[in-house]
Amino acid sequence: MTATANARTTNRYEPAEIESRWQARWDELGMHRTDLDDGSRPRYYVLTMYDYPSGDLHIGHWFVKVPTDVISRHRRMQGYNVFFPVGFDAFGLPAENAAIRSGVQPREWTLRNVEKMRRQLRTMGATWDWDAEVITCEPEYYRWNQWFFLRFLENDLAYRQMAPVDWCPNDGVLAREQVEGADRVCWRCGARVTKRDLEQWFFRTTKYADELLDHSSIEWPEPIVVMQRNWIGRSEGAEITFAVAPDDSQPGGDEITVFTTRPDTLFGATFMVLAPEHPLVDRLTHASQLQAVESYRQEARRKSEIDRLSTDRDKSGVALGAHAINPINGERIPIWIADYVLVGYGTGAIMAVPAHDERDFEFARWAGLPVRRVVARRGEELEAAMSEAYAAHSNDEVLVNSGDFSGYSANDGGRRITAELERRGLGRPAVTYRLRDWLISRQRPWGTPIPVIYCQADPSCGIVPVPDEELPVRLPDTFDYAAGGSNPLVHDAQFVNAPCPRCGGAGRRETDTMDTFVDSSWYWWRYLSPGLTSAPLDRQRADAWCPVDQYTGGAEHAVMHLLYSRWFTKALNDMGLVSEREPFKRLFNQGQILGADGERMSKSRGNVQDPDELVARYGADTVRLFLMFMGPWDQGGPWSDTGIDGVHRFLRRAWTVVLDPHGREPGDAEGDRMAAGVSVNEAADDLRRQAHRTLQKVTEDHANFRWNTMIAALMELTNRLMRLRGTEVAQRSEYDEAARLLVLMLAPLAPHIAEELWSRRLAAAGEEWRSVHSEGWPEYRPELVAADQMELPIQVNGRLRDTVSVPAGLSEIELEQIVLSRDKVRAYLVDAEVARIVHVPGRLVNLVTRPRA
RNA sequence: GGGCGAGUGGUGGAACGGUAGACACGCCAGCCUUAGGAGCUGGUGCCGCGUGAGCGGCGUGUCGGUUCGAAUCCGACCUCGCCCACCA
Repeated sequence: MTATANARTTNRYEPAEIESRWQARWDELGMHRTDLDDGSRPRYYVLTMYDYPSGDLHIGHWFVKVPTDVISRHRRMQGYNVFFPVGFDAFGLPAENAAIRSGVQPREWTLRNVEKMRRQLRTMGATWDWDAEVITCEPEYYRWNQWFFLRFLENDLAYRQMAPVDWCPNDGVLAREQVEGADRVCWRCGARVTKRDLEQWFFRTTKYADELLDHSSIEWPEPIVVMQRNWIGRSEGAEITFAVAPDDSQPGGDEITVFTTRPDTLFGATFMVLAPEHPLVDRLTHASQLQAVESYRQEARRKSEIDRLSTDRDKSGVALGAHAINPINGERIPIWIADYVLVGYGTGAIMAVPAHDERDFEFARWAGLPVRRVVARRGEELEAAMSEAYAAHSNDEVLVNSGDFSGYSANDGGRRITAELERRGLGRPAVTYRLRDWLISRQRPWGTPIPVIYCQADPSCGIVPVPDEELPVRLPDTFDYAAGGSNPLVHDAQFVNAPCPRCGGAGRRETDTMDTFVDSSWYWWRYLSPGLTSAPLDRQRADAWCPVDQYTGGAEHAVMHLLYSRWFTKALNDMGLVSEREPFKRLFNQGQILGADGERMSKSRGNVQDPDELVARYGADTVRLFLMFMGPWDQGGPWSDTGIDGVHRFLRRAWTVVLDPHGREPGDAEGDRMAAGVSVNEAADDLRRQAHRTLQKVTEDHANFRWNTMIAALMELTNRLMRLRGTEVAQRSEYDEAARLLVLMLAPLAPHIAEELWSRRLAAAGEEWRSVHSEGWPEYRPELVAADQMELPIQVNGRLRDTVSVPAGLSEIELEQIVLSRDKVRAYLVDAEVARIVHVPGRLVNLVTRPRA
């Protein structure tokens, strides 16, 4: 059977028939299998964020994937060896929710959905290499999560620590970035989040904080770079050590270190504030304040973040009754605790400078503490009482009330104060980050088991890593959710009981599993060798293909997946496992398609648009094209299928002008006649020019992912061909060339119809079949793009007044003569004279006039 | 409160500082059809004048500025969206 033999069964455009036929044919030929070891062509790795197999693939999925497929197809035509894999992010909560609701085990539910999504994804006609597929919930995959964990443990990049964590009543422990909004709610279920103390596993993301701030070697959208920068939140300043003064409750001498970005204001520190959870609070609290302090701490502990942050922002706190010594001037200042100081940031303690910090000012006003101004503009009146903190920063500020440092500029004074403290061993320049280490522990069964065993027999064994050769630590086949709690693994004796690898005595397995963002932090390497059993990745292939050339996906992953992946890459690089330090060279964030109601698409809202219906009605090519034609790729917006008919019509017209150039519509009496006054030669020349211009435009738009204008240009070309159909021009080679280029340009966008049109053209010409998708991308001829005649707009004082057709390449003087001889122009020169003529070559002429003297 | 982005016809959207509204949807008219949710051709920013070819005015959230010329650059403001939010 040849493809062409049964291609000519009909002359009508029937997408369903064409699409299934060509998809089968491409599969049969293995056209999208990438030879990863082929080094004869330049390589190009195209990656789109893999999906969670929720089972409800919607039009939003297509909105990312279709253009990514177009990129892959276009690169192939350009001669690249393209790798475009697909996989599933298969661990995670929805599977557990389904299990609890319906009794279907997470694994079964997930794999069933994977199967369904594979089917749906195949209708798109994308060039995925399904041989490279990765499913993260399979032991062959998560085994390597465990392997990486053990390497991190060896390299001090993983550690266990008691930590206050965000706790969701439904989902257990959450990462900081999984807590959303001012209400502090769970990103998954929307429940209010509270704090709890638990022993947790962390990855040391902060080790690479500085390098993660450097995006100079990658081309990422600026908003993502900014978000990551803010998330990492580097602040420069100083650490300053205050000594505690002795009193009748304690001997003094304890040191309290604070972090400040404003060491210049040290003379203005009139009190100190510790976070309620600060470890020194117990030791320092004066006997008379014990009760007040204890009740404040309990209250702060009980209060959820929402109460602390948004209900009322009024300051609250309690004095410890102890005092500290300001290291710069020996002054005794009171020590307070207050919940506006966070235990997790900086040192969990601050020096309060109410005159120059809004929060401190508010607190001082509430507590009746003194405010002392130490920074002022040169010559500014200082006596007036302050009504708000003066936190501004400008160049003409000087220190005041600051002893020997008075008179120095704020910046210079700050440096001098820090230097003086450093000399005395009481301070030093310091940098602090908002970024915290990555909390990976999850109290859930449907994730990668953390491969450690707690030895019960011999306390000296402690936490024992599972040896590499015992990996993977497998999940049980079924979970018993009836056992209670969020994590059935805890009650699964077969899973939990394991001998200590060190002493052989009784031991308990860790029952926490890893955050699913661990899975997604390295999956692109696995695609290159999904079946490899000796290592997580094939180093040679990774070196050949990575970093990923083009990554596409949603901006919602700006500070999670996209940051963790960068961290993983740097960590693996330092451990000698990969050669690159950044995972994704170029990133593009497409916009998000919302439901017709303007809300995020979700099953529960009932606003999910299923692509299957549209594909059944219009065909995949129309749906592909429509998604790209709607608007700029980075924009998104509420879903509406208004306009899809126009795109479908376009494909039908393309079909007609390519396959039936000499036909004509019965309703068009003039159809076979040329427009008045245009010769066949001129029309043919114009057509050729337009075809090459379109090719130029389309080629440029590919470089910028500007699908909508690309398609508009193809529509214009098609409309032109339609007008010339049935005329003498349709018999000319120019028409044939334009039609041929149209099919080639259509190929990446609407692959099925392009393949069909191509095969019919080849058959008609008696040529042997070859796929349009293995043709080279055509190149436009610059000499054919230039016009020899142009419509020149004429402006008078910047307003359009006339246009005139002129030969291209006239000199300014020649143009001037033509312009000034125009009747319409002369009408404007009755009461005015020309002051100046602005020539914009190839664009327009603008006459600037002034009233006649 | 802070950061980022966006405001253009009835609709989706075009427009290196240079003819605003490409290309579509929708609508109107004509044609072709037994029929059509099919197809072809033409028209369509708003207002005014003209029988007509056409002519004029107004127009890119608001107000200013820069420029021969601004949807585009700058400043202030309004509205919407996203991100962050007591981060010292």
